[in-house]
Amino acid sequence: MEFTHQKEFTRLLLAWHRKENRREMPWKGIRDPYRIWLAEIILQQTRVEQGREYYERFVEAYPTLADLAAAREEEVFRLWQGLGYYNRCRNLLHTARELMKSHGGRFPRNYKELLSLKGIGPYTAAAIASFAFDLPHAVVDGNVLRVLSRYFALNMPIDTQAGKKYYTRLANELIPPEEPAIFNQAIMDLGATICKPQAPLCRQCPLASLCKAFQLGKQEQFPVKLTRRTVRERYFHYLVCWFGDHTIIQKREGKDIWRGLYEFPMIEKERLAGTELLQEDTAWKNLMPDGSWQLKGIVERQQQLTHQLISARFFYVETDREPRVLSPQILVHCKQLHQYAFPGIIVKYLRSGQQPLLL
DNA sequence: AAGACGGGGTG
DNA sequence: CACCCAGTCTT
Repeated sequence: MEFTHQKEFTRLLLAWHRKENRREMPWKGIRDPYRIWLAEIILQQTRVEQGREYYERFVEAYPTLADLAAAREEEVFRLWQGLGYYNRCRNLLHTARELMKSHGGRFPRNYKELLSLKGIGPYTAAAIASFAFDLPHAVVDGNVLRVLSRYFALNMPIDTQAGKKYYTRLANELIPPEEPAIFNQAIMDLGATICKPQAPLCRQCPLASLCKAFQLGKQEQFPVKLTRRTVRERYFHYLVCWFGDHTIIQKREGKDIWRGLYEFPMIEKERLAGTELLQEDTAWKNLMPDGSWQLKGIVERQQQLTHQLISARFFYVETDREPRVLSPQILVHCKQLHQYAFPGIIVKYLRSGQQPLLL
């Protein structure tokens, strides 16, 4: 690959990093592979500011890999609650245990083996390899794709297999083998603070004079993308059943959203439904087989996910008779609710005070 | 190659 | 509201 001002890219980037980059983060500059890995998993598709607190809490709760590996899954999920992409959490714990069991409690010191671990893809493997072990692997995240596509005004779409390969190869040509960690850190910081997705600060950019997109006045035209996405609408009906100060919850299983989190017994319909319709549902009948239940209120909420719009109705019902709880449902005291991780829409419902028992 | 997977910030 | 974030896994 040959592009104009290729050498200058790295030189200007590193000069900026040393003189002007003031971005501070708790994990910046550390060499402990465990903490680097932890930070990188937390930061996958997550803004630094959003992930920062979670990182602090995880390091506090689990200072070492062994501590994390020994933790209970419920507890780890509770700590992860609210961060999203919960498979990251499942894989985090899985890999921690895998490393303790089969790798002597240490991270492998090469890219390929890192890549084979669950939850570690090309980005994270390169991040650990470079930051912890000074290996010359370029990270390629959203920042890097944006910075490179703009600086060289590249029309190769970033959201294809070919594009990914193309930008990875380019980044690996630009990275100086003697200081890969510095380069990786610098290019991501530049992308996050100056070469931002919208309204980039080209006036402050140390690379602007050589940036092809800037010269063309087309900064916002890059990076090029191919795919568009559609939003699916879904309608959830939660049965919030109270027996005194106990209620029924269950863990979400299967391949759907929020796997591993807890929720109230739920009925999904094609559209928002009322009690007349829901009473016909098996889930409702199993839970409330007789007339001992009293409907106290209905609350409606929405949650916008990236690819789905969830509309939810919470049916708040009470009973005097001890309910029949069949596995996997469990009966929990209201004061135990905080031990479980719930989707945001349920957390907000519980905190809203529109039903009497709070988290 | 295309979808699925969260929650929150930004313009 | 659309877009995007220190991406990865499944189908």
